[in-house]
Amino acid sequence: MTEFNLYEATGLTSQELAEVFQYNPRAYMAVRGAVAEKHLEKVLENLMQRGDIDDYRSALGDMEKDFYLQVQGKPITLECKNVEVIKTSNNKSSQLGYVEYLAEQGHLSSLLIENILREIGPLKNSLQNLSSSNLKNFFKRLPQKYRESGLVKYQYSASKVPHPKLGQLPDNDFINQFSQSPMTIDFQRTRNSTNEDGDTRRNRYYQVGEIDIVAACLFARTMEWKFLYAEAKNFEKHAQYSDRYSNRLRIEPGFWTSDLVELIST
DNA sequence: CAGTCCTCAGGAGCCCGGTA
DNA sequence: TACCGGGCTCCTGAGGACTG
Repeated sequence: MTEFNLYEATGLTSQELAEVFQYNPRAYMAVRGAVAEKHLEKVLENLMQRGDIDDYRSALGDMEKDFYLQVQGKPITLECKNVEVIKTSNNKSSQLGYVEYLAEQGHLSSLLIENILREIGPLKNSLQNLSSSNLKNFFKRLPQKYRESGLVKYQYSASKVPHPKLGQLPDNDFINQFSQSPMTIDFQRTRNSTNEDGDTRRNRYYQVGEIDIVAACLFARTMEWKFLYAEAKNFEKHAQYSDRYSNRLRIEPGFWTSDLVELIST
């Protein structure tokens, strides 16, 4: 392995790089996908050392799955996905809960809150009394690092989970902790390819059979780089395209497990 | 009718490689 | 060689459907 020096690569100190990620959520987001894959690779390396898998390799190029495993002569494809950030803007109580958390943690001063309240119209006595459209306006005026996905939202999410450490509870009980706001995965490619004759929309969805196992990285909801695994054959199919999986993937008690070995050895 | 839930389409920022 | 389509990552926002 060649030495890769962060300072050489970026000309920034680790503190300065931290600032880049803090104030540029999109840059952090792009990195996080690769970081999750690295953590998954460490899991696989460990399993190989223990002899639970014979071999693995990561993707070599576009359109490849993230990892290819060999288990007792059987090839298995493994796709790594980050779970989505908690929804903080889908209803009033979730918005309020998040804003209150920001205030409690000292991210938003009461002065800042008052100023935003003043900006969005006639002064209301409190956040709680805002209509949902005014609350939406309030959100739009928050600094980007709070409004968008990032460490603060992940911390908020983890703070709402009584037992955020995977393994402390049976997997189904662990998953049930999120029943108020289930963990989800955006299970689709990012863009359509346009060179398809006819329906180009379909290309965005994963084809049934192209992935054996999905590893869901929980970091965005628990602050841990840990994974839940499931066999893709259990996933819902797309309503319109029977040869594709639905892009809405929800982690619910049932076929998700923290034990990858159990999945691949069956 | 306000509030909620959910899906769809596409964006930001990164990169590579085929083609004009 | 420059351009641009499209690959990757995850996320947002609009808007339709539903609910109380």
